[in-house]
Amino acid sequence: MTEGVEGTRQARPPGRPRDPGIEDMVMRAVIGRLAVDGYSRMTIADIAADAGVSRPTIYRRWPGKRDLVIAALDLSFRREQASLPPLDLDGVPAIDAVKAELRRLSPNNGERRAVGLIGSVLAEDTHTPELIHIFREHAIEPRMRRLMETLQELQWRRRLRSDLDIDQISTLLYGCYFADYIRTGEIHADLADRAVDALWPAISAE
Amino acid sequence: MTEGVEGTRQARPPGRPRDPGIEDMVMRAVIGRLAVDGYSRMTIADIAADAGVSRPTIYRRWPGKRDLVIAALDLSFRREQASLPPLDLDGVPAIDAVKAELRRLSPNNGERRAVGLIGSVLAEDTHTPELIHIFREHAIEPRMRRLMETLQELQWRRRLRSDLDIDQISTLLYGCYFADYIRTGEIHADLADRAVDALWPAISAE
DNA sequence: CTTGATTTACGTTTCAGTCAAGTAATCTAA
DNA sequence: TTAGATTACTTGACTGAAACGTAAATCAAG
Repeated sequence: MTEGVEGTRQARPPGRPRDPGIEDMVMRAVIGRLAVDGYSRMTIADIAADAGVSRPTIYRRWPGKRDLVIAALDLSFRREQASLPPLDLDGVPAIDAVKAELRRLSPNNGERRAVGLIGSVLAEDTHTPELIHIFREHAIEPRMRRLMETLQELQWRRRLRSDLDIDQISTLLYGCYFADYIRTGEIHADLADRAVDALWPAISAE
Repeated sequence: MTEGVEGTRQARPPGRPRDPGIEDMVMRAVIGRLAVDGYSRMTIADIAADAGVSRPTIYRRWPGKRDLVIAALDLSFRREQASLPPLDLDGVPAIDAVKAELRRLSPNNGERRAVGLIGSVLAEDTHTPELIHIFREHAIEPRMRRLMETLQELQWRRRLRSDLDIDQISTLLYGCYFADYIRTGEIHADLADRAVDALWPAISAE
C-alpha cells in the first residue's frame, strides 16, 4: 500500500510529479502583473519569467490567459478573505469600532497595487465579465457584508440610530477609498478615520 | 485680401483643406473604443473604421496611439465640462440643491460607458500616467470643485453646519458612484438622492 | 523503460507604424 | 478658363516586434 497517514489517500500517479511550488509562484505573478500591467497588456511570458517557469508549463496547467487570471483572482481573494478575523465590538466606543471595520476594507490591505488591479478588472467588464463576477463575489461582497453586519450589530445595541439606511451608508463609506484614489492618486492613511468622523453625526444614536 | 469678417483671419494655407469633420469622428471613436476595449486592446484600425477614415489619415494628424488617446480624453472632458451650467441655489431647499449637484456628477452624465472608460484609465496608471493626469485635471477636479463650492455656499448661508469637513464630505458623496457600480454593476438612478438622504443628518445645520 | 513534467525552439497572428501611388480639393498664375 | 502647384485622403502593401499557442526534445521519478 502506498497510502499515507490519512487512510484514503490516492495512490501516487505514475510519472514525474508536478513541482508543488509552481502553482503558488504563478498565481502570485499573475496578481502582480495584473495590477501593474492590466489584463490585456499582461503577457504569459512575463508571468512565466516572474514565476521562474517556462511558458509551456503554464499552458499545461491552465488552458489560457483567461482561466489563468480567473484562477489567480479566485485564489487570491479567497486567501485574503480567510485571513480576516472577526472584529470584537465589546469594550470599544462605537465610532472606533466603525473606524476599525472600515480600515480593514482598505484596498491597500491586500495587494499594494490593488487600485490598479481594480481598474484592470473594471476596464475588462465588457470583454471578460468573469473577472468582475469573481471580484464581486470574493472581494467586494464579503467585505461589504462584514461592514454591514457590524453596523447592524451596533444598531441592535442602540449605538446607531434606528432609522439608518445601512446599505447606503456602507456604499458611502466604501466608496471613499475609490474617490480618494481617483482624486489624489493615493489612499491616505487617515482616510477611514476622517470619513467616519465626517459621517458620524448622520449615523450615531444621538 | 483673403481675410474674412473677423479682420485678422489667417490666409488660408495652400492645398486641399482638411476635412473638418474627421477630427470629431476620430475623437469620438477613440473614446468609444477606449471605454469598451481599453487602451491596449483598442487598435488604430478599429478606430479608423469606426470613424469612417483610413489608417494613414489618423497617423497624419496624430503621432501615435498615445497622443491620440490623450487628445481624445482632453477634448472629451473639456467639452463635457463646458456643457455644465452653474446651478441655481436660490429658492430650493438645501437638501435638494445638494442632490441636484451630486446628480450632475454622475459618471453616466457623459459617456454611457463611462465606468469602463474610468477603469481603462485607472488600469493604465503605471504605463500611461498622462491619462490619469488629464482625467484628474479635466474630469474629476472641476466636478469636485463644483460640488465643494456648492457646499461652501450653503454653509455660508447657514444651511449646513459650520464645522463641516467639506473635502471629506465631497469624497464620500462622489465615491458612492464607484462603490455602487463596483457592488452592483450599475449606477442606480436614485443613488444621488439616497446618498444625500443618508448623509443629510451629518451635514445639515440642525 | 515508461510516464508525465518541463523546456527549447518554432509557426502563426496581430498590430503599430511607414511608404508609395493614385485621386480629390483648393489656391495661384497665366 | 485653364494649367500647375500644393496639400489631404484612400488604397494597398510592407516591416518589425510582440505575443499566443504548439510540437519536438529533454528531464525526473517510479
